Amino acid sequence: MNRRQHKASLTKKKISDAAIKLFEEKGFRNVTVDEIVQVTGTSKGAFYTHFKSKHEVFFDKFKEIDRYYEEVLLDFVKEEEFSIEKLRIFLRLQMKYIQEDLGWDVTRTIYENELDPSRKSYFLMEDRPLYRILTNIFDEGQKNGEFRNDISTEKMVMVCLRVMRGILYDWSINEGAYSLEEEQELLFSTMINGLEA
Amino acid sequence: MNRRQHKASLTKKKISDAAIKLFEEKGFRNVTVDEIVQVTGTSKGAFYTHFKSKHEVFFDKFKEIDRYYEEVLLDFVKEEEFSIEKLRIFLRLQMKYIQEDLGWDVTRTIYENELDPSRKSYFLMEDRPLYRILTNIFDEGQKNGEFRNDISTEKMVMVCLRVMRGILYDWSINEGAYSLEEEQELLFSTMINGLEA
DNA sequence: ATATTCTACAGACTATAGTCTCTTTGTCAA
DNA sequence: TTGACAAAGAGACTATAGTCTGTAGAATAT
Repeated sequence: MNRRQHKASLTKKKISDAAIKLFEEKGFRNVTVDEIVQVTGTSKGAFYTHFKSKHEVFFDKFKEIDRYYEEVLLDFVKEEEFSIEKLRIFLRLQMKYIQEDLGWDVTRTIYENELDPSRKSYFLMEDRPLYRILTNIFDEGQKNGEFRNDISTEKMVMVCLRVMRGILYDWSINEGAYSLEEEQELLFSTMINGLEA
Repeated sequence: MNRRQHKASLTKKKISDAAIKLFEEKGFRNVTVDEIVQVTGTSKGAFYTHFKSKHEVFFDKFKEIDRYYEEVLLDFVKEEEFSIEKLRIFLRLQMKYIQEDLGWDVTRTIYENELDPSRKSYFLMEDRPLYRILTNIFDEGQKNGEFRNDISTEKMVMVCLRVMRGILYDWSINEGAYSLEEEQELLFSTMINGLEA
């Protein structure tokens, strides 16, 4: 990385840090790009060379989510004997993390971004770690007879993803008004119930 | 209704009709309010006296959805002996209707609107016919022992709504790329499985 | 060392949803 | 009938995300 690239990456980080801080303080919608640009002493040009949109500032946050799933949550899950328990715990911790560390405004913003066809989708990237994690769990659980055998792993992953999206979307439109950690239990246990062998 | 109100309602209808037609032709995001105003020969002032936002033009469409659920779908369901079958058929027909009559762009637009905290939410209106319909089905099914008795009807309705939102959100971000009518089957049957007594 | 090219950035500009103010005209009370 | 009021509408204006164009100076080639 030469001097120029280095300086550029500093600018990107400066913008990103300031933006995320402002979003946390005032909420995503109440922060303007002009404001971000102003407090960082940069410019529209700088902002949009580093980010495709105001939403995209979250992209790093998003990669962070997946890293957290892989590095932290998988550890908690590893020791469990049964795949069903792995799944249950993974989902609970995931919801807890989203509630406590991301918060509903970030979640809402990410969910909103996905609905805009002109913007890059993170949910539809096929190689998301989340998908691998779920695939592994279902695969293993199906092999040792815990999950139904009449449905492919892919389909079970799809079911699981849609249920997750359902509760996270619902939580977002409710502006985080209920405890995700508590409410997830019934929903996911119903789903797991329906997927058990 | 006096002459003035009559004329006003004509204007509203003119705007609404033209807008929906344009949305169908070009997609919601590719139609501007200026364009709607121009083709109807009205003005911004007229538009915004009748609609709180561009999204709100769908409000009527939304009421139409619920009317359809109540008037058409309930008829198909009435004859069924088992509540579980009623639920299954209702959900299938609902998805079929959304796929064929509304389309993913309208669905996406409605789902997007809900994510904006500054706008009126339709999903959170407690007296939506949809909620009554689901409550009735679960209530009846619980009484005759088809559904689990350890969960309240309200909670089962919540589970069902979240699953519905999950698949519709997912279908929206996929830009309607798969058949809702086909894909709903596995998801809802899994859920019903988990709710059966 | 000099010329050339490229890239990060500045900031003016555009597109568009939504607001504000002013005007017109129907309604209603006296 | 007339005067006050209100509501529907016209259209200028604002706020803000995103685009476009030009430039300085760093990298690179000769």
